[in-house]
Amino acid sequence: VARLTGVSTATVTRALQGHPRVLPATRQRVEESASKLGYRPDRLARTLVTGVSQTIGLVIPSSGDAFWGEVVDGFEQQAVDAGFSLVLGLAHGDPERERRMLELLLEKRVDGIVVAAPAGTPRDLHGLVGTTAPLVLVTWDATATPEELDRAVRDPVHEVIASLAASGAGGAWFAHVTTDDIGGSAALVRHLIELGHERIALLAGPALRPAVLRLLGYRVALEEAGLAPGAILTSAETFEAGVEMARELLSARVPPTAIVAYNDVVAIGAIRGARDLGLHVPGDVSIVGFDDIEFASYVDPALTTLRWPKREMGRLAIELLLQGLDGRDEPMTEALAGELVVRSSTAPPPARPAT
Amino acid sequence: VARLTGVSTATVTRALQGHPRVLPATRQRVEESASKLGYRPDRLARTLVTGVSQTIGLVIPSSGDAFWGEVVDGFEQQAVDAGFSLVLGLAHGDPERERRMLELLLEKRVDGIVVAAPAGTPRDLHGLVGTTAPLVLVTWDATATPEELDRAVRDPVHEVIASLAASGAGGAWFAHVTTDDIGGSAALVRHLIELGHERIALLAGPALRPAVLRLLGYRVALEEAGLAPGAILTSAETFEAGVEMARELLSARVPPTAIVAYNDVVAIGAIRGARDLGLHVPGDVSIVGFDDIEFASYVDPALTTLRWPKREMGRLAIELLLQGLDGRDEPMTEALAGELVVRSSTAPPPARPAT
DNA sequence: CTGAAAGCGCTTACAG
DNA sequence: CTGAAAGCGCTTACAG
Repeated sequence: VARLTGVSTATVTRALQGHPRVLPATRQRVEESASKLGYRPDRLARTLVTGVSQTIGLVIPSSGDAFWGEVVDGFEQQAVDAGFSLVLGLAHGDPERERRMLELLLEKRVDGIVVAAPAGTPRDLHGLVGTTAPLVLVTWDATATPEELDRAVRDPVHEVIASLAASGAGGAWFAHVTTDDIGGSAALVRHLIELGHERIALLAGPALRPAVLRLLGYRVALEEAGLAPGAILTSAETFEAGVEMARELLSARVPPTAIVAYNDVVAIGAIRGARDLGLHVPGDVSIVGFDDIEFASYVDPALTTLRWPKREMGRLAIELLLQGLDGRDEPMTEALAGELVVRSSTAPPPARPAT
Repeated sequence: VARLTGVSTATVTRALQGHPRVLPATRQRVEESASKLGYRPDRLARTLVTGVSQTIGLVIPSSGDAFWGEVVDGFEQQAVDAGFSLVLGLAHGDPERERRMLELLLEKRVDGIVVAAPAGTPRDLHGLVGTTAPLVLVTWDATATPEELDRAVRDPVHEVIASLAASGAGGAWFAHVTTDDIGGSAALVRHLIELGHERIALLAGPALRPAVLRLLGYRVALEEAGLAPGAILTSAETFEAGVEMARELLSARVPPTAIVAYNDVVAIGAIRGARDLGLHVPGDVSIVGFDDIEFASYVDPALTTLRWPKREMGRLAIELLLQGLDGRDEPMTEALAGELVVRSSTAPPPARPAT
């Protein structure tokens, strides 16, 4: 390559890498011929000898998703700033597919891996990646068993929380960034209580860990205020599920005056469900979600929701990964706080109909 | 590595690659020791000698975007099916950043590159990638000059289209997948005409190539029906722009009865703008968009729109790239047709107020 | 069918 | 400051 221009390959390397001990003159010449030849160093060859690829493997559930899309912006930003590339895989919720992706990433010698909302269990992931590369998990959707859900509904809140804390996230093998679901959920419910609501229902979403935590936060806020839990429904986390569950909830003999939906998409569905019944939001019923995806402010009424710092989550995950690459190896979990965003889907409950 | 288990590295390679001439017995032994050692072949080393990395570079404008998010699903699907990985870069509309990403991808020896809605000009991209790797462009947002826009508004439609076709996409150097903007736009307008609309306005979006094409399609359908163009507004492609432009349009002395928005997000903004004015959609004014992003069906009223085959666009782009890798090198452009999706934001125009 | 050897394009001690 | 040499982990003719 550029060797045909005077010196040895070793000198070329040193000149281009900005090694201190090269004569400015020779560096000059090397640079000239390099650009003349349109020389592009082969980073793979470099990786082979240095052992670092400056590449991070990223596996997420899906790319069409409003929530993860924004988190990915954070991943990319931070990775690029640190000089890393991202190789992307979509798991589509399939543990098998996820496993293959991870295997492939490892064979491609990525320096580290971050997986968002893993389909597999932490134990599986750890078994796969082991100590080959630092691994950080962003959000962990562990399946909640019927018993766990049941406990979360019935047992004293503080006990359930204590036992969750004691059992850990199920893996002390890697860094973990999540959201403070308990705190966020409680903030949302407190907002409704301040507005005067007393019958607050919960569309709990799928039987996964975040749903359990949000359920716990809901109970915490209700207990604080001395209120009883309202109806609690579990289901898929889709727009359609929101529509149906809202209809069901609002057709009850004594319907709730407020609904906490599992996320914004479900909440938007719930608004539609309420409308289908001829109800007005927020006049007849207040509805809130979680996430603050872009469209939460575009719907009518604009959604009151709990915003997670999505880009920050992405950034932090990469930062923890880089720390892992620097040798830091105490596992840690960071639970990021959400922010209550009050818009137009919440209002005081309707005045009691005069009996 | 696994050499410590009997044979030579060459044999290991052959055994693991499924080379025909290895004794089943030795293959057996090799596989055993490989799995015992948890051996993972180093694909970088392999790439260094074979020259193929089974990796495709992908650069898109942003990942939080509802439209590109879905297209990426198509990219990934097809790439993984063909055994390729994707390395992802976000350009954020910055030509400089895009250039650096491409440079980096090339240094990482990707086999090919696809760039969606490039920030740089085709000429720049070609200059950068040259013949190093096959390049496919998905959608090309070339800037339209004021003169071009002006021509598209005033000159005979067929002339403008002919001259656009003659000038080509500006680059015959690569494969190119786009949308049939003229046809799609005409289909949308015909739908409105069939409903009985005669005053149809256009929120043309930013002064880019797709906007010009959609404007042309709009004129085509209007001419067919012998109708005159309505108000045409150019602006950013955001929700807020939609709100404002709809207000402006609908506050006119003789407001339009239908609005064709640049895309779904703008259309959703326009619905909001109409509501702000106390107007009912679609009772007082029909509104349509382009894209059919997920939320188009979640808003109220659900949006009538022109759906682009987003996943198919992604799939096709990768397919063309793979053909390029197989030596096929005639450049080509594929314009995918959209599909009219009629939902609830369109209806016949309001009855003429009795004078 | 299998091994020895060379080589992919870089980097890094080790000598000068 | 610079060059010769070895080596990163694989693959691929070339001999047996």
